[in-house]
Amino acid sequence: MKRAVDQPPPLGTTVTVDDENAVDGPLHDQVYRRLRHALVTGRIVPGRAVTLRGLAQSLGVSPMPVREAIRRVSAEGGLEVGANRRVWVPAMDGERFDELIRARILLEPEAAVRALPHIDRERLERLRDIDDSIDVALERGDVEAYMAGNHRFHFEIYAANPSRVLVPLIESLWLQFGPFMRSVYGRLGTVALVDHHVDALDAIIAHDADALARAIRADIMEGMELIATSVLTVPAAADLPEDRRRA
Amino acid sequence: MKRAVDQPPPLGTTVTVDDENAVDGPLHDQVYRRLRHALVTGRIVPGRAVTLRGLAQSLGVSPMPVREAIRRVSAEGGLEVGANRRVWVPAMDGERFDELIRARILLEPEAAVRALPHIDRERLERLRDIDDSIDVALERGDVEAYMAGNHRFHFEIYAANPSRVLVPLIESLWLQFGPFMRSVYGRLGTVALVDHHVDALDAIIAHDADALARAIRADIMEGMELIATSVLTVPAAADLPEDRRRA
DNA sequence: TCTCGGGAAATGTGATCACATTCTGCTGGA
DNA sequence: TCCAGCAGAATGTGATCACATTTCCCGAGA
Repeated sequence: MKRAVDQPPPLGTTVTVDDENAVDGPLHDQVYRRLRHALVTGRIVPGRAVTLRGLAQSLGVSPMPVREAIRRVSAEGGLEVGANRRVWVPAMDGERFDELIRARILLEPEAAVRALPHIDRERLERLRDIDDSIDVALERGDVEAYMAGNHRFHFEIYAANPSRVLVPLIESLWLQFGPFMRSVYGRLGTVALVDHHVDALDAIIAHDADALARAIRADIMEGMELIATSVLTVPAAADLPEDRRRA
Repeated sequence: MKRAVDQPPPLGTTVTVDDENAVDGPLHDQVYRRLRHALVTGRIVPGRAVTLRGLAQSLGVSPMPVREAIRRVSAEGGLEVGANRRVWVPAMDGERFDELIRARILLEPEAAVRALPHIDRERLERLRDIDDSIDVALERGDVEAYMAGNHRFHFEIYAANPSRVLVPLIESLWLQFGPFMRSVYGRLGTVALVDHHVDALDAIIAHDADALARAIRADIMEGMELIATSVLTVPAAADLPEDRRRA
């Protein structure tokens, strides 16, 4: 096995995206949610090919709803369709990572500040519960549970704002980050991860918009530095095979 | 006819989204591009319902590729699917407008600055041509041509950066703005529109990143003030019928 | 050991059909 | 004049099939 790291496995390999929740609504919606959750928690590695029939069989549904779910996720940047119309999880490179981080820093503090007045007591309680579950995940070294909790924490804040403008944009960014972050955590383990959400919680309780923006920003910067100090060599995007170009 | 402004017409009314270019690639891709162009140039009014079979018939294709195109556009925020799974062009309200403008101001100057080093002589020439066509459109009072040119101008800049992170985010914002701006221009005419792209062109020629960011920002702010000073009363989102809630 | 074909398998695309749900418009009654 | 109710039309969803293209796999040849 001489395959390089993060090189895609042979096509047609089954991809498991099982997810307990999300069992109502149209089938394509359920497939969409399960696929998205699998990406956000990094259950699918970058470069992995996703096929219609393969994913359909792995989920026990017909190819039809999978088609719509894949189209939807790829429109959000979570999957990439090639010139040969084949779909895979996009690979990460330095430039893309930098822009993703920049977009997160621009959008997420803004979204948090705009959501702040909408955060009521119950939501704050849920945020505390999520934060606790993150601590548990970190103690147990459960990377996947940590990533799921981290995602839920951030969007439990942003989604307090009923407007659906900033949230979908930020969701798109997380969708693109998930698989890569997982591969990073996989090399580092959870020991390097720290829970920085207490500052955000304090700012919410104090109704301090500036402090909340700073806490969110610090949380993002921290994750970025974790990458910078650990994975100095990011795979170059130049040496992709011809058929892996974007459509 | 007692229907209020921007109220959706009866379902099933055909929507024309003809577009000259874009005739290669998969059918669902062509439908996607034509649908998107129709939205960006404001050819479809907010509140207008979009049906599978209706759009398919109006484009002369089967409902299948339309289904994927609609799913893709709605994932980008250009269409909204209701709890009854029906699709329409989202209506605008004050909060949404504010967040869209804010996101544009955060993302577009950044995208322009990152694209600046990639703008070569040929692209600059294309930008000049586009700017000329905008002037022609303004003189002729052709709103649709103005909107198409304005879109092409901005993305001819942003897309110089080969990375596909910021551009899709900004595309999503324009997709949501298009129908609303058209209805605004429809009331004002093109006399209120000014071409502010010369500052951007000068900044590009001078390789001045700060000046470019300022020019883009000013262009966005200008459009916003045009709305603020003209359409003070934006339709309230509260009085939407039950079935028009987001899914 | 490596390279080049060639047949088989797998892929995405599009069309068509069936079905449950929802909307529309008319009719009846008060 | 208004409103409830019903029948018919229209809608989105999902399944299945056919087809062109691409990819994979294995063996022949150097």
